[in-house]
Amino acid sequence: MEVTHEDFKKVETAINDVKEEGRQIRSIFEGYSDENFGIDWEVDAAVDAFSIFSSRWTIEILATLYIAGERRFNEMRKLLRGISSRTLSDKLTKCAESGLVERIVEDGPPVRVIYRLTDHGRDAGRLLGPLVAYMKIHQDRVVRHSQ
Amino acid sequence: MEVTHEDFKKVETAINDVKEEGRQIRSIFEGYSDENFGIDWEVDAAVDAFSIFSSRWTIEILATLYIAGERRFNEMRKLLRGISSRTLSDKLTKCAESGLVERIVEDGPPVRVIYRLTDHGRDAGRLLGPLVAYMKIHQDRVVRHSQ
DNA sequence: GTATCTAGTGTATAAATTGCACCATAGTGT
DNA sequence: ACACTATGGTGCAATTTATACACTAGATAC
Repeated sequence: MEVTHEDFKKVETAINDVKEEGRQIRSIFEGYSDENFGIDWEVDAAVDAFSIFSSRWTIEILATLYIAGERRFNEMRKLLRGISSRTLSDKLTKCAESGLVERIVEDGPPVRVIYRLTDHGRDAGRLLGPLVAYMKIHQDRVVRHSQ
Repeated sequence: MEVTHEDFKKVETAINDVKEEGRQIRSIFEGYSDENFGIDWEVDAAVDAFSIFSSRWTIEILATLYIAGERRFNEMRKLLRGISSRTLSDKLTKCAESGLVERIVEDGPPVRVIYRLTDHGRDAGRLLGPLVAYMKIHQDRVVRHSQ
């Protein structure tokens, strides 16, 4: 996808700002490193923080709902090409249990079910956004308009 | 882990700034939505961008090297409590292949191997940092110092 | 000779994921 | 009446991925 010089620059700047915030956060936490809360604790906490994202499809489901807004079951299945309905069903249940996603049933028939990010899920999506943008640029999927 | 009011506020502010950058990036990309680069393309691109992270342990390895700095094989195994040496070996190979991690062999004996983030890996780590911090606060693993 | 340190590999087992058929419910078409 | 559509899933066998744990190699120390 080609974007204007101006927009490319805006995105680049935003990504660089986020890198800087990341650096700052790291530097603050480093100051608390002691015998109780050392590297081991930090790594543990990070692994724990990611435990919900670190199995296949969860992070993709989050990104999909963040990008596409609320969607129904079969719409998601279509967007996430390659996921089986079984896995999608299981993962959505997990996402709902962990408070990232809300499941809204609309009476039918046919009964329709809408999945939507909770505030927590939307926050996570926004925090993930800069990384996605960075990877898109890194993989040349987003390029500066030639000329 | 308890942090001072001041540091807690700094981290909170950084996280909120990142959310705002995420919102801005989203809003820029939304402007390019058309028949060629619609929701489908965006979701595809996001799934693709995450493909390296979306199997177990890859994101944890990245976070570990980001937090702990360069480490040797058995040090990482100790930090990532629960990973098998087989899986760690396979995942490190994948991370190296995808350019996130650098494998540096120091002549022995015994031969020592150091794993270190590449610039690309460090960028990804920094971009991931705010999300990790947000999750740590959300899970009350990082709290404001009482009083 | 035996033990120790390093960074892994081999392999059987367990867990996660997929593919595909299938279910219930109600509406529409012929 | 009968088939076909659409909805959101389940059930289950097969495949892929991860784990546990024994084991390797090369060199030094005891």
